[in-house]
Amino acid sequence: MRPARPAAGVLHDLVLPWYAAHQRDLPWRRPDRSPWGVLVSEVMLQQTPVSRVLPVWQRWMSLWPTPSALADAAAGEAVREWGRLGYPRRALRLHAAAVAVRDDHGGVVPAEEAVLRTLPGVGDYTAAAVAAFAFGRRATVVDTNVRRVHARAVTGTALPAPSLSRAEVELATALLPEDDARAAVWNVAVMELGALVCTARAPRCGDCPLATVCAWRLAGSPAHDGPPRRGQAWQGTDRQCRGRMVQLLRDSTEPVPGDALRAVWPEEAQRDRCLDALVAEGLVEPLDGGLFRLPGLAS
DNA sequence: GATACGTGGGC
DNA sequence: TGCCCAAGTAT
Repeated sequence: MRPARPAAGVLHDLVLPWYAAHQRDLPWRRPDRSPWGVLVSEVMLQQTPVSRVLPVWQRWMSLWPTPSALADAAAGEAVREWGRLGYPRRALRLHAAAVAVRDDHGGVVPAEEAVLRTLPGVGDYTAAAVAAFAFGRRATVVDTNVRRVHARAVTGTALPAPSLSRAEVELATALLPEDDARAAVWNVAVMELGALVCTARAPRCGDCPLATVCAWRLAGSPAHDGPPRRGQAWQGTDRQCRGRMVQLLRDSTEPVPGDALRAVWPEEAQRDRCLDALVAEGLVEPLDGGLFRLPGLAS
């Protein structure tokens, strides 16, 4: 027979003390961090490991300690300082979000989830995370870590489905402590558990505070049965081509001739299509004389 | 809802 | 050695 799902209170009493003892000391969690710092961290952490975010976040905070400071800089500076974090459009959107905060919200990062959600690059997850972590609000934060912990501990499956379901959001909401401050800690605690212990590849169940109540463990840790997860192709893709072009511009102080930009990719049609797309998206700015640069930089 | 979107490290 | 994965968003 199937093991009973652990009650919310039981999960709270196991996970919250674990988090108090094992949480990482991350700069965007310190008492002196600002809501802006939290927002920047959340966008940087989208699909990106903590270890790679740390130095870039520190640099951004020193350059642009407030939304207005970033808004007053060129978008291309944001892309340049993004470095090799990946998905550089996030830098562009963070810059656009800073402009929106400066122009529409008095330079103050909004605390309401619904308002945060209107900022460029801020989706359901990031809006909830900023409301919870920067402002202590009782928000339902569902990221890939939370989904995996819930899938195992509560639902009893090895991995969550490819896409977020309504049932998962309802489960996460049902598990949220009533108290605002406690709810905010619960959110980050479950994420931390997923990041450090209940990992995707090789979960460290021996160190898990939920091992005795985990539905997946109690069912014998059955293997993932759903469709195999599709890896992302890389060699020869537009993404690889775009990555090379943006990297060249990022590493160049001066505007780059179109010939030099096109030289990073052998196939004409694909290369031209990628460059056009980068320009259309605002990641690359065309200048007179067949030159290109990151957007908005003085030259 | 499926797909595009970067990058590098770990197993 | 590759394959898988990392605090998602926008279209």
